[in-house]
Amino acid sequence: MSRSLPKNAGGYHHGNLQAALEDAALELLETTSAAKISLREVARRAGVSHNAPYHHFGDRAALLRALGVRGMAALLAAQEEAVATADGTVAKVRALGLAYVRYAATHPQAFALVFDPDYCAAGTPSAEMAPLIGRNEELLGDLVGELVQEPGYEGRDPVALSAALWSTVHGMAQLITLGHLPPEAAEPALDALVR
Amino acid sequence: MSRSLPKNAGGYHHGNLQAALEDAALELLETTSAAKISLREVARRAGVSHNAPYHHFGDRAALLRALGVRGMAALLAAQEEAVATADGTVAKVRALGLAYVRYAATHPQAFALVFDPDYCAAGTPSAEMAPLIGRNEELLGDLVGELVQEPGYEGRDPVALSAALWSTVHGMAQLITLGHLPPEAAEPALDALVR
DNA sequence: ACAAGAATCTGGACACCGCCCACATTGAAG
DNA sequence: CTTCAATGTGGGCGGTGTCCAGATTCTTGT
Repeated sequence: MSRSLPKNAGGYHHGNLQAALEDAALELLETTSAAKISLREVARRAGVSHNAPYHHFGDRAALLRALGVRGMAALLAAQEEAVATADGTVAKVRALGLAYVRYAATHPQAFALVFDPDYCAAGTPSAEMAPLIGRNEELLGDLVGELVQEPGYEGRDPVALSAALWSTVHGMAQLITLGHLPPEAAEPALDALVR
Repeated sequence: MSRSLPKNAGGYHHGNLQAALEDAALELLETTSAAKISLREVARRAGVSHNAPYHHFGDRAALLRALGVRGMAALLAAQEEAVATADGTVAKVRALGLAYVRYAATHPQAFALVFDPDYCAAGTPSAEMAPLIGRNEELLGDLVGELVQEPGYEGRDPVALSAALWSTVHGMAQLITLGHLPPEAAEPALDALVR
């Protein structure tokens, strides 16, 4: 058996353990909070010994951080898709916000992980996380840049407005996933501010 | 040695272990996230065996939940004090928001615990937590009720407005404690919406 | 005053965890 | 084909949450 591609399974060498571990962990993350995910359980799911993960991730936090990057990428993609689909600046802002909230509601554990300071600190983002955060701020920033030229929004400080919008949307996502606000509250509450 | 009050220390019986454990844990919570606080370490700090806590808290989560209640009470008190101090409805709303954000910035771990679904789920609040949440919603609800009668806010849906305000303030608190927004962003961003 | 029972605290134990070690197996590079 | 780095294995250590049995103390009924 010889293979040039780093694939597969069955032999002593797994071939693609890194991805397999992330997949297994991501599956656990659908039903379990990041804090309760154990490296050993992930290894078991991937069918390897409890020690194999250490050859791909320095420690438990590194694996969770990798999941955080995946989550952030998905969150960003959801926003970009929503913005691309909508027509008009105001509608785009609305769509971006709803996509953000929808992602959080659909993948609450992943969303929580992305913003969990124990793993994904904003102050010291990982090399893969940083550009995603940058693109997200850029996405919102550009949109708000357009918005402040629309009638009704002229002369508003775009920086303050960006911060306010992000805060509102993020808070809404958080409060809804926590159960403090009903999911139906998202749309009217957003409209109450964006108008 | 006989004592009628449930006080003190030295003997086999601690006298007030429940509170002592909460105090010790709260002290740890100033520098450590809830997820990393161990029951055994808390017991050590309180000077009792690793098993003593189980006579006062059913399990680790119960202790953390008690801390969450303390945190929520403090957060509520901060808001009430701020509202009582401010003059005028709009100013009160502003003060409430800033107090919320300030509390989060000052006690980030406690704030995170209050909104950590692993310990303080909004869906099934503890008997002590529920009334605090109720009072907080009432505080904001009453204020918004006044607000929608002020010139410039007439005819706005108070429910949607409450949800939007809470979301904004909560999101801002979260993003600032995470380091995604600079602390100075709070005031202008809030004003950008409340005006 | 005293005996009985409830409340509280202790040490021991078990399973699980993260992480470190030495060693086995494999694929690729010389 | 040999050598070597990458990847996998099992064993072990200290720490943790939780259950158990037993010791100590407080309280309460008589």
